[in-house]
Amino acid sequence: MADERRSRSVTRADVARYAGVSTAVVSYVLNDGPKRVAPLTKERVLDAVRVLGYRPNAAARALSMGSADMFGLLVHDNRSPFFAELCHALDQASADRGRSLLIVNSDRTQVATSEQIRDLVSRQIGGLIIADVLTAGEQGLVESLRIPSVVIGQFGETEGLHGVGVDFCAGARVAVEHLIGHGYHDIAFVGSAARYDERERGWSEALAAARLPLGQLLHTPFSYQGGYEAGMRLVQGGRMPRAVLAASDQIAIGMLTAFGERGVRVPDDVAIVSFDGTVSADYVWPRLTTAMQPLQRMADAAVQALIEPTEGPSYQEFSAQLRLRESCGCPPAGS
Amino acid sequence: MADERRSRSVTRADVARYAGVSTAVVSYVLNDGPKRVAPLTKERVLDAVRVLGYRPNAAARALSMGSADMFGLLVHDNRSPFFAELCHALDQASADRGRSLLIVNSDRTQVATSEQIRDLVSRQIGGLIIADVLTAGEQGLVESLRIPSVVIGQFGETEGLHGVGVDFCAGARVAVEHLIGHGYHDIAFVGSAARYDERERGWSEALAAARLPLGQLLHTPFSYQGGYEAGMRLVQGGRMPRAVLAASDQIAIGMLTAFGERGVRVPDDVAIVSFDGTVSADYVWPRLTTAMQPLQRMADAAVQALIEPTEGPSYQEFSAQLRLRESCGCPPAGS
DNA sequence: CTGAAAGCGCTTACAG
DNA sequence: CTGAAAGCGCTTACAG
Repeated sequence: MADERRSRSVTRADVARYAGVSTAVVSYVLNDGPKRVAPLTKERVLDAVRVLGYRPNAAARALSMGSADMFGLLVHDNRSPFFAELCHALDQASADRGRSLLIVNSDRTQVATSEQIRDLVSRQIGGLIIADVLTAGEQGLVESLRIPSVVIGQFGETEGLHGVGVDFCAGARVAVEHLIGHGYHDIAFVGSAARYDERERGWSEALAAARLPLGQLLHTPFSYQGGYEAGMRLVQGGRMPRAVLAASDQIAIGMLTAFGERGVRVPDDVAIVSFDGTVSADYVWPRLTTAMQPLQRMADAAVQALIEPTEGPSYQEFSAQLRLRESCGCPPAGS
Repeated sequence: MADERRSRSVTRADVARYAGVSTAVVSYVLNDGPKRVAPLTKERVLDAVRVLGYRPNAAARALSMGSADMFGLLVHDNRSPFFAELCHALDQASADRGRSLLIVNSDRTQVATSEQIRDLVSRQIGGLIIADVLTAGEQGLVESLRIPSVVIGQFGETEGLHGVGVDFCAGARVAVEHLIGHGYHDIAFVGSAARYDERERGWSEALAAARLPLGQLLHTPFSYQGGYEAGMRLVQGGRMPRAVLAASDQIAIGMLTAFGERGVRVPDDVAIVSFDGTVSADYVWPRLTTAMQPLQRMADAAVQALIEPTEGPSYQEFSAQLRLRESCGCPPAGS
């Protein structure tokens, strides 16, 4: 088998010759259309493909079709746990549909994101997955490119673009209600300054519904360091809340580090619930109670949206599910 | 600007027409060769490119050249912290050289890794980056494909393939020597069962050199869960070592979770040093002392190896650097 | 149901 | 220094 591809690689012409048909027929068989092929001819072609170890040249196909079987994935930083898991789920979902993923981190300061988008498009991607916050200009660019695209894992609906996300508000509300159920009344929120982060609203709504006063509100970057600093601010401020809703597992883990360093005990001194449901939330001590995002289902929906684009922009919302562990004060369960 | 690409996209022919030259000249200018172009003509072409907002079609180029400006990255699971960081570094390194990264996770049980490799090759990748353990068959396949390839971040040299890695043995030795310096004599090793993991050898060599008895040896998977289980085995075995060298940050973090759950204090009851130097090692409590792998330099070297392949297979080894933090018993420093 | 042929947008030897 | 043209390996109207 390896012998055939040793020299020049096998092309459609070789297959056609071997099967005694034209290259068009080979295409019809391989693409299952657009023309029908007689069953016996089809068998001959398939045999030839097998014997010669033929693989279509994706570049030739992309040139001819005007689109490659690849998706571009724009992500701010694939290292943060949530986005790492999202990338994995998207790779899985794409591969399930025969597409490959071209991954691009947008946190490279040397290159403008719009340049990265244009580069992706010049590679003839069949769709763009945006797991990142876009500026208005970048968003306009994407729209003008008229390429199937979808925003995933961001704060909510992005006007003018397809989107897949979770109901942050409801997820946060359930999380805060759970904390209230534990008997905590002084509940803080630690999240980003983005005014469209619905988790903040869910937090305040839950408190209002329970006729509790609004707790402290801390804005900090979505990173371990952001969480660490918020934790330190809480400790040093002297006014420690009884519980905290963290907008991401990563923030919560950073807070845990700060609390550990300062001897603040979780959940005894302060309880924590976070958001995302990444694996890393399950491997800290205490384990984090967290609102899980159904990543694989979201990824599947995003890929589906690229493959079968609907007319206008749509937004698909999933709901987060609270996973109870020790950080909120719940008793240890089987992990 | 957006107007031009609204209908049919701009091609080389449009640029040539606008600049009043042949398409060949446009190519010569854009590719800086293989022929020289008069400075003034060059300016005209560049102007046309600018005005028309022209972007070369990468698929056409790939078809013509027989190779796309893309690398395939085969990784077992991009979610684990070390490999997530490696992916990021490789994306950076590839983009610096004008290449994109096609990422493929090999942990999909439905698809054979060899199929994934063939798929990558059919997409005309210009090189294959392997951040994964290959079976003999898969390795043979890669060699027979005669495509530039490099193995990165694995246990050591892979016969027959280019490689980039770190000196695990020396790194582990330094780590264990540090633990010995703290006065610990009963030092365990927790790592994989792979008999070619040199970290295990470094551990035993350091102990032997200090005339200390070999500590406990625990084999466990490279995952949070693997670390957790090893930690539990240690706690339940009743024979707790005074210190542990963990083969990865991820294993160490899993152990920390187990120790936290069972009330074992780190570093007071047991000290820990781990390997990798991922960001996550800096956001646990206590922070992990860890042997850092110079990921960005390794990634750059790997990409370089693909772009300018040397004759026979080569192996480039970097050295890990011990980063001192609290888990080994060192005093807190500025993070 | 099948084939001959044009076309996708590049690159590059070849001839001026 | 520049141009006309063949070729890369596919897809798919078009004609039988």
